[in-house]
Amino acid sequence: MADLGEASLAGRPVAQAAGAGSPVRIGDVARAAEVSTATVSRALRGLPHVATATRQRVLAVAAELDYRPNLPAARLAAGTTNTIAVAVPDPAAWFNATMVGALGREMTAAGYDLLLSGVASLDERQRFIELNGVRSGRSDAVVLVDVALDEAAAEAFVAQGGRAVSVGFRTKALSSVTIDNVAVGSDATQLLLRHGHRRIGLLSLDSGDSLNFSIPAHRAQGYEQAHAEAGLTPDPALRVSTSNSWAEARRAAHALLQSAERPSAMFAMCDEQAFGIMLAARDLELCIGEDLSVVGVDDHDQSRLVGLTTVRQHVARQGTVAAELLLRMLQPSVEPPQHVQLDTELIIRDSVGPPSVD
Amino acid sequence: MADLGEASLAGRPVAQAAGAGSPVRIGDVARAAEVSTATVSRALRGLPHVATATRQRVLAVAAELDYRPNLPAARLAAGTTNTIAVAVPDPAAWFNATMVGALGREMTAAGYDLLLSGVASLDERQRFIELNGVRSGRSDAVVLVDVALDEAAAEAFVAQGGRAVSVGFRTKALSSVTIDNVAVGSDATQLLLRHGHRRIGLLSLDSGDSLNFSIPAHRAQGYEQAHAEAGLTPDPALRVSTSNSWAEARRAAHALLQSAERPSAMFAMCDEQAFGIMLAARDLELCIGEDLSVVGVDDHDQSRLVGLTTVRQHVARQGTVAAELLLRMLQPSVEPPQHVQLDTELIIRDSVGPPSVD
DNA sequence: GGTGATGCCGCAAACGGTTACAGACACGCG
DNA sequence: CGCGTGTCTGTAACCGTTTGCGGCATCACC
Repeated sequence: MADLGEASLAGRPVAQAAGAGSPVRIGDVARAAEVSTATVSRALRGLPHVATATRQRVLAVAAELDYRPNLPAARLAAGTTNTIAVAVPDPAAWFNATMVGALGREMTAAGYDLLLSGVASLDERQRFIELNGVRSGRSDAVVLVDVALDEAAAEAFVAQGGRAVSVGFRTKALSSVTIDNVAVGSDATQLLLRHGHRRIGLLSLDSGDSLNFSIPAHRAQGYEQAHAEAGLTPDPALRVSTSNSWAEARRAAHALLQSAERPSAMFAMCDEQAFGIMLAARDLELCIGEDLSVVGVDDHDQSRLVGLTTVRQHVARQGTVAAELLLRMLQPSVEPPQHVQLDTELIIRDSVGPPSVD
Repeated sequence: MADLGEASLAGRPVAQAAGAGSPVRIGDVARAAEVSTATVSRALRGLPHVATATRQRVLAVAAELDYRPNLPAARLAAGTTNTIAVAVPDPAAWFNATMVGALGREMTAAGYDLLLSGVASLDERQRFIELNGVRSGRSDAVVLVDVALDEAAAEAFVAQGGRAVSVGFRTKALSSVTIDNVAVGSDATQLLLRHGHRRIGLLSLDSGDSLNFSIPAHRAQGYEQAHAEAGLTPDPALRVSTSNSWAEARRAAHALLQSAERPSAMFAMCDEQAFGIMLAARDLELCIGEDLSVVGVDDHDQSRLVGLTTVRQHVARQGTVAAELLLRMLQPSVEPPQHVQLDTELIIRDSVGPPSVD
């Protein structure tokens, strides 16, 4: 065999650092190392049942030939993907971006790829689920951030062998990481009530095609609850809702703040909305913390800069926790779904003060 | 054959809407529709050479059986991936998040998946390139945002048949979308000089393991150049650099602003850094726009809120342009690399004024 | 020096699709 | 009526790995 080498050099191209068309396959490595493809496969992946000398040789040859296994093929054969699919309504929104960032860091470290999908409507959600169910062999698991599934859909998904963790909403069948959104709403509202506010506006979130209606609903519930505990009922006229862009929030707040009996304080579903309110207040020359108090949710990177009082949730933490849940879930042993609820924290800054006397 | 059905019913599970273990394969559809797998494949993908009646039947059966093709298998066979891999230093940074968001929207619409990798160090960059070269069959193309390659590496990459577009830096061999960073630095600095500032601090960016050193370097060059045109030489003591987190920028600015001859104005590499400077100024009870002028780069969502003067670059636009370049590049016809340079725009807000007299 | 255990290794069959190629059939035309 | 033409469909060979199973040395041990 070996001495045929020189003779055949003339005939074959012998690959070796060729240009564009040199797909080195496992067979080439096997031939060059004078072993079978099975052995190459085992050697390269560090599996047992390979003599150390052989392994060394294979490794050397593979490096020499600059061999890269073809992933789709490996995945097909092994029936695994080492990929997790992430669905998120708007990848550019602050919460989502930092959440996915943290998740990605963990999962990459664990050897997984992240397949990112923007999922802004129910149709897209449906397509995402279909595309990324286990059945497609496209991903090992799915993480849904703020893309809710109803109980039935979730159960159907896991019944087919799907693995998923949800962030932001909770379903029996899926592992989840959430916060207590009723408490969030109630904490924020109580703070404002304590300061003496009686007309508190609520800037709610209409999450596109209501992908996850529960978050704003729960926070609104906290808002109602805090009022109830104080023996008050909020004026429904003080309630509006927009997307989470500051531009829309600004428009909505602008309108609300010009109304006859304008609120003396506002509670927004997220800091980005709160920023919009602050802009609207500036337009109307209302001084934040005096003429108008504002509290948001998230503790966005920029909230500190603008002195926004907010209910902090640990966003990156939610990403790492989601990653932990995923990794646990990807192990062969089946465990019941885990539900983690992280706590939140009221961060007091300058945007809240007593109502100004008119 | 068919009449064996009843006899074998007892023995086999017969699948059909079973629970977890029902991977419907193309063969099942073929059998049920009484055609070959080849026809099913053609029918499902809308290829020609299928009679309309047959196609209808196949479609119906596939829907009935809830068939989902196995992607890795299809990809292996077809030799394509319909996936593009994105490398980005920090997926959570504002620029990157909105850029990737826009890119993702376009590519998803065109039927591609986005594989996202955080690539923070040179090692990781190397690994990313190796993993996502064409040779791995993992992605059809790669987009590098702020992850620079030198000419040699880029050429090697395309020589192997790799396709890539780069965002933020320009290399001969790769299609790119960039802005004129020298102009950015010069515009910002000129504005400050026009206002009469003579001690202008430069908050530069040390991009981790210098994944893309050229951006801060070019902006600094613009800064120097503007000084030179005004017959001035900037004091090297006024130059510091940090990562793009506002927290670090704040610390650095804090130190600089307490120094003996503090700058009367500062130019930061990005708005996030500028926010940090504004926080530091607030700590020291310096009034922005009076005691200290600040200009950033990006026009971050929150810049308007805090009145930050900045050099706007159209971030989402860069994403869509990158997508266009990608799609063009993915067509069979080979074209030379395209280089798109988008323009920037000075946005004047309140954070810049004349230097205060001490 | 047999014998059983042990450790390496290769053969070949998957994995689940795609697609070149060729066969079958219907149709139109001379 | 025969033959070419065109349309539809099936057969079977791939795509590049992984992996169950069996063979074959080698070694320890009696």
